[in-house]
Amino acid sequence: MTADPADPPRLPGLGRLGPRPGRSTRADQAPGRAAAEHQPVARVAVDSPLPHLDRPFDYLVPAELAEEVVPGSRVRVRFAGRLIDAWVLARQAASEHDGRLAFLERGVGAVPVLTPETARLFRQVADRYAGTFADVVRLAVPARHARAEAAAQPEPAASPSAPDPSGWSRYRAGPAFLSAVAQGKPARAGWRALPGEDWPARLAEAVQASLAGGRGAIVVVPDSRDLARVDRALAERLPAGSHVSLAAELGPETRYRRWLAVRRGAVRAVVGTRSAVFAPVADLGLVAIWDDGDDLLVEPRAPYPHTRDVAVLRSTLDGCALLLAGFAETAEAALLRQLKWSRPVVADRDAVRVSAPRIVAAGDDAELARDPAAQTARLPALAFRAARAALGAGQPVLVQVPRRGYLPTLACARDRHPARCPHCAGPLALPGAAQTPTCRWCGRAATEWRCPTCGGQRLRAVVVGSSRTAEELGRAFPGVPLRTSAGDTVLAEVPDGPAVVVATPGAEPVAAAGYGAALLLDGWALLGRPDLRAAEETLRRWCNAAALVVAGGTVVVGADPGLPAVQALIRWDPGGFAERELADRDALGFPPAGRLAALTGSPADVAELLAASQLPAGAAELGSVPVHQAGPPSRSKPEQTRTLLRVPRADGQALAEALHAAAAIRSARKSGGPVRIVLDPVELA
DNA sequence: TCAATCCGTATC
DNA sequence: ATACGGATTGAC
Repeated sequence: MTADPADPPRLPGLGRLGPRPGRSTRADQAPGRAAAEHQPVARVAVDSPLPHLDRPFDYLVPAELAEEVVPGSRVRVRFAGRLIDAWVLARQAASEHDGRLAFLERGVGAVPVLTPETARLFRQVADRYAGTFADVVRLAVPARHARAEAAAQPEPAASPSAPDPSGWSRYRAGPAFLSAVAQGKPARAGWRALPGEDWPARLAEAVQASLAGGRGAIVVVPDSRDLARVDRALAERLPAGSHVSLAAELGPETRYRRWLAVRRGAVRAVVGTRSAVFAPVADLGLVAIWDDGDDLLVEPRAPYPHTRDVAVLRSTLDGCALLLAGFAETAEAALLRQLKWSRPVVADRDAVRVSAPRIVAAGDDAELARDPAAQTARLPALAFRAARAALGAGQPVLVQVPRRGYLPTLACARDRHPARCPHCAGPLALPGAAQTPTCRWCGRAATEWRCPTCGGQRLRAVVVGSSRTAEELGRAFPGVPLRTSAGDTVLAEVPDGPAVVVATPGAEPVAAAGYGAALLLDGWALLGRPDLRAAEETLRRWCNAAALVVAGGTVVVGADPGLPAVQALIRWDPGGFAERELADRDALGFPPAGRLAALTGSPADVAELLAASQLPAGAAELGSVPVHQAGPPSRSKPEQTRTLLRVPRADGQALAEALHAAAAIRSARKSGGPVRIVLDPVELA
């Protein structure tokens, strides 16, 4: 039982193998056990959520597993006395570890689930989000299903022909991007789709280009309705069996079977929801994200990575093309564009003018329609007229209403601008019973608040709730079919013909021939949400709804036409708005211009984590606030606080490293309770 | 001086 | 969790 003498340079772990007096371990109990002749050491990552165990461990590969245990395979190892899962990162001739090595217990399944590319990606995602490798693997690799693994393997599909680039010719740099992808070049683009664009078709063409160039492709969309549309567009263009759709709701067996087909290289094109960005596509040539501002692209499980960030990392690591697409643009996409890291694929003003609906603002209560029916429905006169005209022309009308249940916060009583903290720009709210307005981010009391826009000093509570809207509209337009798409009854499509379609943002059905008009109600409430991204998010929702309206149709937005988001919608200039948004965030040092970390836990635990952290010099602690927990107040729930840390962009990696290291110290000491660490949280309410 | 026991910490 | 090493205790 010795190492191959040809193996350089030494094998310290083997030196002390064999029976030792007075000890009895598993390895000793199998004295006949021999290590693999070549590369007898397997470097593994163990499947443990503990941050201090988030590093490689070395094991000996038993001779009988020499072929089965390869880089990327799942194995079972005895770790601290227990059998746990692990992933093989590498096979090596020797180990750096100067203690005794244990043998791997067994292999799990025949398929190496990690590729060199995805293993590297998972490590980088973990590092960026102060999380562990194991947590990322659990997000990225579906649970193993033995039956799916045993099933017959599909034949690799034929390569498709090159796409017709004419759909992209309306966009400057569009055809150039497509041909770069077809040549396998790592082009990176931000695509702002024109209103009315058949974007699933365009994305399918981009996939087709990558496949025609001999490389694979991934398209990530926010939800299953979008998934179905892209799936259909791909099916129309690609040879049968050359793409799969991946989504969590498929069920474990189907999901794993499709994922395996991708892993084996039998399928090279993937469309899916957020975790599809991790799909092990061989020789990946393109990652495309549709509507990267949608918060469904934020993973809700630790370490909470954003699909866009993962895609950006993948583009860099795998040298593949990247397409960030949407009707609107995020500040993050604008930053990549401003850094010249990505190039804009946009239409010129003439094309926008031709395809955009007419957009008008009706932000004033005084403009409410005189028709009493319209008044109960809170419809401005403009909106009422636009809807009447569309219905009269036999077209459906889309009515977008905010979801119920936004937290009541504070706004200027005069001009309704959200009240923000003079110190950190966080939202002001009344904690509990009416007291002094207090910042929900930094906790400072705003005693001398004054509206920066109009100088007003009085505040009012902003409360939103619009489930009555459909009912009220029904009365405003008697005899017209009324459909609602919200919550758990989301419609994918509505037929042509007059109808009033009430939908919450993100649930707007597509109309076969387009809507004749759209009414975007309660816009001031959307804009008044207590969130850093409220304006950007509002514009995104408006653009997504307005894009469903026919060219020449009318969109009425119920908000103050003086607001920048409203102006951007009227001019259909989401790019300009995103740049402005980015400049604002730059001034505040918030993401994406700076980086934030939110630490949530008991006050003692958060304090302990902070004490153990060697934060970068530029780090600022913005303060701590109590976290309002969902559900009825209960004495059994421990008190929770959230502390925000802010660093300049360049210190982002150092911040994540410091927090991960501090979490490792705490978990090794087994001290205290959990602290949730979220980097660049999207919701900052 | 040695064995039994306790405690902190690493886990290959 | 468990297993190990080092420190501590207590009996000879």
